[in-house]
Amino acid sequence: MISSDLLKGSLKTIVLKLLQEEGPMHGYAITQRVEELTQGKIKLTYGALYPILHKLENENILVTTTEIRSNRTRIYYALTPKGDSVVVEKIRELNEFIESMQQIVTPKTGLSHA
Amino acid sequence: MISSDLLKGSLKTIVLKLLQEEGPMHGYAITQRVEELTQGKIKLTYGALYPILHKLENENILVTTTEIRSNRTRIYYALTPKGDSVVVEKIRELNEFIESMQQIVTPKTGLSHA
DNA sequence: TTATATATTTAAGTTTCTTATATATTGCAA
DNA sequence: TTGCAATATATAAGAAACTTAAATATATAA
Repeated sequence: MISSDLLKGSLKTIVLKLLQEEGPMHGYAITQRVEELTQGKIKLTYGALYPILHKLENENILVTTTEIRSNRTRIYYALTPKGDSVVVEKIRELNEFIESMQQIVTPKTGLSHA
Repeated sequence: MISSDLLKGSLKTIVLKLLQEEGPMHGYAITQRVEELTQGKIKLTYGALYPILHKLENENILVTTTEIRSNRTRIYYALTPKGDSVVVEKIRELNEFIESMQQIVTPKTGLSHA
């Protein structure tokens, strides 16, 4: 399990990318899939996930469709066109961030320390 | 400039790794060096940096030595033995985090979507 | 019938960071 | 010689993001 400190700020990116990759999903399935993809290293808590989903819906980045399957409600979240472009931007930022972190963690010998 | 959201939780790791790589530094120099290493993409604010340094000192992860150079005070921060092992752990966590994020961002075709 | 898994919600609290402000010296340019 | 940029540190107030905890309800396997 990864220290939640590092995860702060990246949950939104995780959720959006997952929806881009796998199409509409409901909240519970998102937590399961993230855990599966990361071999249990990243676990989304419901207290974090659902407020994020609600917020993204309010911002017109996600839309919902409700499915009632044998008396159990599932709320599927899908990217809007606006959401599609937000994902692209978020992924660009994430790659830039990872690159920058690696520049600090694995310093290039080429850079002078002067 | 990277969205500060992604940076949340990683500032401590950045500071500690930098001190490991470059030896004792004072706060102002840390901000300059991080900016330099990341081509301006990561900028530490003083409001974030100094409280982190104070906290790490209280936790016995850093020790300070004060230098007065032509009436200007510089407080150098250096890793303690405890700090050395904290850095190792933080870097391990960071690598795990980056790996996990890449698993989401760049899904392996080998993993079933079932 | 009881525990576990599925499925969502939200309030209260903590941590972490941003923004703003304060202080003080040095050095360069106008 | 005045004023601005750079150097150098400190901290309070507030916002944002997350954790923890508690609530609700159904399905299913033991």
